[in-house]
Amino acid sequence: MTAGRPLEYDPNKALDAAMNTFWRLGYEGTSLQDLLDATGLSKGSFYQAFHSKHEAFQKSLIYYSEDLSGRLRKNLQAAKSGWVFIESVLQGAAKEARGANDPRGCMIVNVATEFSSRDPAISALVANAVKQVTQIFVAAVRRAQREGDVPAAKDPQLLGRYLLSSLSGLRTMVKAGSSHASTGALVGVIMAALRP
Amino acid sequence: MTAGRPLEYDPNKALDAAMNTFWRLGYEGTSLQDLLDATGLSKGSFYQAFHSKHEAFQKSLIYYSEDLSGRLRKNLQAAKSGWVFIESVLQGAAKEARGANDPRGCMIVNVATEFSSRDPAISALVANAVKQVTQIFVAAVRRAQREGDVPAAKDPQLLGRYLLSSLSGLRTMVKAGSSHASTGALVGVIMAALRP
DNA sequence: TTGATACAGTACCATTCGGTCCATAATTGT
DNA sequence: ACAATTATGGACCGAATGGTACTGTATCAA
Repeated sequence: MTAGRPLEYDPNKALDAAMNTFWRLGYEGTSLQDLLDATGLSKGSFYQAFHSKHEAFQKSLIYYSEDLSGRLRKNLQAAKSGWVFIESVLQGAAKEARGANDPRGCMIVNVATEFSSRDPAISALVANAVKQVTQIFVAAVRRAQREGDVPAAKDPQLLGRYLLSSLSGLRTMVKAGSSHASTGALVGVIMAALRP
Repeated sequence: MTAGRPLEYDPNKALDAAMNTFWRLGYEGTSLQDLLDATGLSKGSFYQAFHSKHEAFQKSLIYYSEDLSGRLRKNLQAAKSGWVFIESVLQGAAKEARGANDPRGCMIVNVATEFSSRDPAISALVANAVKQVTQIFVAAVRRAQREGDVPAAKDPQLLGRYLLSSLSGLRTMVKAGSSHASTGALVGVIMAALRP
C-alpha cells in the first residue's frame, strides 16, 4: 500500500550533526545555512525531516540530554566507586580547558543561559534534562555513602544538586578561559565539601 | 575653536540601556532595532555614539564589569566580615530564583557562554573581567582568614576561584529553573568547603 | 555671521534570515 | 507497465538584518 523513494541520508546522523552545530553556536547563532552545511541536506529535505529550525533545535536538545544521561548512567555503573565516578566527571570537565579547540561546555547549560525562561517549551526541556542528570548525581552520592566515602548523615539530594551546580560552574570557568591547572585544582575543593 | 550642538541624550544612560539589552538578550539575540528602542536614539545618533553593534557590545561589557567590580569592592569594604560578604553575594544570586521576571544571570558568564573563544576581542574582555572579580573574592577570603572564619592554612587564591566558580554554577541552576529553596540550601554546602 | 557639530528622520543598500513551493527523480506495490 | 508515494535540489518569497548616506534643522563658539 505505501511506497515511495527511500531516504538518501541517515536521519540519526543528520540529527547528530544538527545537534553539534546548535551545541557549538547556540540557537540564534546557528543559521539555517549552517544546519544545511552540517547535515548535508538540501533545504527541502531539511524541512521534510525537521519541520522548522525551532523543532530541529528541540529534537537536538532532547537527543543531547538523552545521550548524556545514558552515558553518565553507564559510567556510574561501570565505575569502581561512586566517589571515583564523581571525581572523573568533574575532572573530565576541568580537562576541557581551552587549547586550540574551544570548549563547548554542556549544551543544556548553554541553552539555559541563552534562553533563560523566555521560551516555555525550551525551559521545560531544560528543566527535565536537569532533573535527569541530578538524579544520576544523587544516585552516585548514595552509592558513595554506602561505600563509606561520604558521611551517611548528609542529604544526598542536596549534595547531588551541589555537584551539578559545581560542574556547571567549572564548565563556565573553562569557557571563560581558565587554565587546566587552575580548574583541576578546583575539583579537589569541590569534593572536599562531600567529606565529613 | 570647536563648536557644535550639544548632545541631547545622556551618553551614559544610552550605554546603560544598551548594556541592559545585551545582558537580557545576548549579542546575537539583540537586534539593532532593540538597541534603538532601548536607548531612544535614532539610527544616526546611534552610529555616531557607538560605531557598530559590535563596538557597542564591547563597551557594554566593559561598563558592566567595571560597575560590577566597583559594587563588589564597595560591598566588601562595607561588610561586617569577609565571611558575611561572601555569604551575602551567594545568597543574592540564589535569591534571583525565577519568579515572573526571568533571571538574567551574570552578563560576563552569559557572554563567555555565548562566545566561548570564537571572538578574541571578547575573550580578552571576559578574561580580564573574570580576573578582576576573582581578585575581589580572593581578598574576601584573605579577610575571612584574618578574621578567623577560614583556616589560615588554605590557599586563598584557590578558594577565591572556587567561590567564583560556585557562584556561576549557582546562577546557572537558577537559570535552569531551580527554586529558591533549592538554591538557598546550596549556599550552605558551598561555604562548608571553606571551613576546616 | 560663520563654521562646526548634533539632532530626528528617512530613503536606501546588499545580504541574510527562516520558510514555502514545485518540477523532477526514484522507489514501491499492484 | 503503471499509479501511488516519497525524496530531492533549487527557485523563489517577504521580512529583517547591520550599516550608510543624506536630508533639513537646531545649537553652540569664535
